[in-house]
Amino acid sequence: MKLYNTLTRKKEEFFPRDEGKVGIYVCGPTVYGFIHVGNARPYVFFAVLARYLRSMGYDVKLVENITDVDDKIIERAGKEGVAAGRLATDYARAYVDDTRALGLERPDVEPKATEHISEIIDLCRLLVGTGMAYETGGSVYFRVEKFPGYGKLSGQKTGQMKHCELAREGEAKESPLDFAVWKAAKPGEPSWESPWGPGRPGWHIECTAMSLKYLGEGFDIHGGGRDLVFPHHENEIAQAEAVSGTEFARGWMHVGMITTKEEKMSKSVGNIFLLREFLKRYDPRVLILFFIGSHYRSPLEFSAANLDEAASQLERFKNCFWKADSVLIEAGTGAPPDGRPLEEAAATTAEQFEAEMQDDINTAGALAAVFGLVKSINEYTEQASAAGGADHGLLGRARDLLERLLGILGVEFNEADYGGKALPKELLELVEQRETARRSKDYAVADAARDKIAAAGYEIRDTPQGPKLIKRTLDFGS
RNA sequence: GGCGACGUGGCCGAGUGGCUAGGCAGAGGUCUGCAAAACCUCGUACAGCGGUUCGAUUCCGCUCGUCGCCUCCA
Repeated sequence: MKLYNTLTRKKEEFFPRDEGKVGIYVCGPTVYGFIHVGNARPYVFFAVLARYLRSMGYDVKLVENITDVDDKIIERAGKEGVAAGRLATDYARAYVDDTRALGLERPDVEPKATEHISEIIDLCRLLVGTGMAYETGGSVYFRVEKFPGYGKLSGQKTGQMKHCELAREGEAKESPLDFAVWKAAKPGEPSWESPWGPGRPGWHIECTAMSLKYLGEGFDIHGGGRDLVFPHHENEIAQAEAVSGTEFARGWMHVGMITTKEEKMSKSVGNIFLLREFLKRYDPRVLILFFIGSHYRSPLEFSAANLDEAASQLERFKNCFWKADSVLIEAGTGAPPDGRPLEEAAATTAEQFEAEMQDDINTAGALAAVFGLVKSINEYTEQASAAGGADHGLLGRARDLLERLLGILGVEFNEADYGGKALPKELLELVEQRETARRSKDYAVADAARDKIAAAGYEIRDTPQGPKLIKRTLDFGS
């Protein structure tokens, strides 16, 4: 399998540090507000990556942190007049609720910065001990220019950094490039005791400390949004490697930005769409399909038209499963259609899906492969329905393959999506009424029955085997 | 100013030195009382200009345009 490594700027053959095991660390949110759909992209992508690696047989450990102490949190808490700790706890819970609603499994570990203060202080102490960091005024700063590899991830050169020119006020740093690993607390701010007095972790250090704690040095994949490359990930590398002298993470994967009106979605721009608002209106799988429809490194435009397209795709999958399962439920006495095209399509799809995923997790290509299988299943069920007979084993295998591949992509289906077997009796009675009316060509009555069925959330579809019911659209609107 | 990415048919979006991506939308057809779904048919697209090549959308250069990072940001 090939994965693009930000560090080397090329696709590289992936092999794990430890045979059969993969350790992944993803930078999660700083919890000072509700997360928006842009924040959800890395969450979804790395869940899909983990699913795929597991399907390959790897034992995957996915660690995604929650940064619950930070300047932003303190600032926001100050504005709202609540305690910073309380604010962080509330938004951390909201983050878990919102991401849980996506329907994907949780990361294996979700460490919080505030629960790893002693590890963080240890790391700071080591940095000071080696001379890579220094204390001043109760804060500890990293000496950027002393670290030879600085800039290797982002391609930034210290001499050419724009903010070289910007000296910040109130910071007694040796160099404007230096960044805080430990910040002295001002009165009223959350703080912990440390060798340098009461303070809190700087941004970056918590991720270094927690990734090393849970995955160890030289772990396999470190990821996050593209915008974290500099300075966040660059600084994480500096902190870790300044202490250990060995490679911090072997591979770096960065997910492209979600844009609205061609501009990056971010809290500072103010063009955000909250994940929880999205989920009030759409099925979570619409968002997942929207994400996986393009390559993870590409920027992606968040728009109603693009979401509607994803919703249509979800419908297409739903219809395919419904139809296949309808055929599978029936005994059928007719001769089954020629199964060879479906058999071939299943083999081709599995192969193409693998090839696309092996190539830097090309989910868009993998999705195209899946649609090929949908088409073949539809053709088969179409013919089977007309012939009144089917090879249940073959169709079942094809259907299960579809379910499995979509599952790897994070899109799961079950019969509840289209109504299941146990339909309410009133609905079946309405169907009967409509059939009776149709037979006597009383179409006004028939259509009235259909409207009632529609009002109950079901749609009627006439087939050679008679009328069937399917649960209506999965998305909630737009 | 520095670093990087990208510009594909009506739209979204993969990909490749010569061979159908796929989806959505649209047109026609099959089926249906009408629908819905599904199936069949239909679109010779690769920003522009040069170059390399038997041949480039795919490689190289330039131009134009868009975006990201260099400051908090997934």
